[in-house]
Amino acid sequence: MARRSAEESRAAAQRLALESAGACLLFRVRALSRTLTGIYDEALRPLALKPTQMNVMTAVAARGEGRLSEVADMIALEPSSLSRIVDVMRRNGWVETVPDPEDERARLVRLTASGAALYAEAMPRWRKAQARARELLGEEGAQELTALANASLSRRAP
Amino acid sequence: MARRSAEESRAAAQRLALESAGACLLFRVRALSRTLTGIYDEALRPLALKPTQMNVMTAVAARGEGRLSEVADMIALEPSSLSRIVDVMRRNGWVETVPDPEDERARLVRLTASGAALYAEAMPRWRKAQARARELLGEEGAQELTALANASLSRRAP
DNA sequence: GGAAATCTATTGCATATGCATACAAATGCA
DNA sequence: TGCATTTGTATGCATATGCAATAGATTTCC
Repeated sequence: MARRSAEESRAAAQRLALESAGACLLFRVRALSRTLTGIYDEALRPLALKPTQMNVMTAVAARGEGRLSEVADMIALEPSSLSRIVDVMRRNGWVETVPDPEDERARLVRLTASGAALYAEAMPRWRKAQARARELLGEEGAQELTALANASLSRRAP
Repeated sequence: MARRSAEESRAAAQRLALESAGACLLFRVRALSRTLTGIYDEALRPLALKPTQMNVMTAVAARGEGRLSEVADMIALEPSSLSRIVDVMRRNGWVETVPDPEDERARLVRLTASGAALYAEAMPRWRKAQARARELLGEEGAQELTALANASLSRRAP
């Protein structure tokens, strides 16, 4: 079989690409994620709070005081990712971690007073962003997205 | 007004958090995005090809030869992000960039022969991942997601 | 024709994430 | 009891992204 020229290879790739372009579900969900991230990020920017950090704060605040691994489970994030996100939040003085008296390996994380205050300040902004996102997706779209994510989230733990 | 103790602040934050936990659309779409990313990433891992790179390859392959800014528009990515993604792909020998003869500022990007070959090899794997993703979301869910992302993508350019 | 605005790409800075590894602590089982 | 396994975190390594600022080229508009 003769070696293909670069032009021939590219032409073949182009046929494949045209067939699949725009169909990729991952591409779509990522584009959507970037768009929504921009909406929330813009709303939270005056507080220097990132969307991810807001999500972590919500989980930590709702939990009251919990292990890192518990929080990671709540938000379906890898422990290694959460570990570093919490690092930043700790540097910012928004959360503090203390050793878990029941397990020397574990650390409990909770909001500091300053973190709780920031969270209270962030909520109205989050609500605005949420409203904008809902407007972009449409009421039905928002519900569909929620349902889709639920399916994905509940599929954890075999 | 008396200063709140950290406990009081946390309790207030907890009330706010419980009210909103699980409702955040951004959190949902991100969790979904991470899940799908994992599916495609696993399928492409034997080729050392990342999902994002696959998306870029598809756009570049479909375009044939185009400016970075055109490709960035196609996939709704910031030029600065694309610039670095293309860097990596160039280092890997999958794409090459040449100056645009019609505009000294611009650079044209295209697949190399090696990149086109890799792309051809990646497509069956992509199809498998796509099938798994479709299975996870359900046929309807996949269509809804596509529609949602379309709304987000088409909202570009005022 | 030339200054000002615009466009194209890149880089600095900061986060976000995942996988593989490393380690320490806790648990289970022989 | 003692060792193997599991579990909870943290780190190394690599990529992914966005915003702001920059450099250079082009276009626009006096």
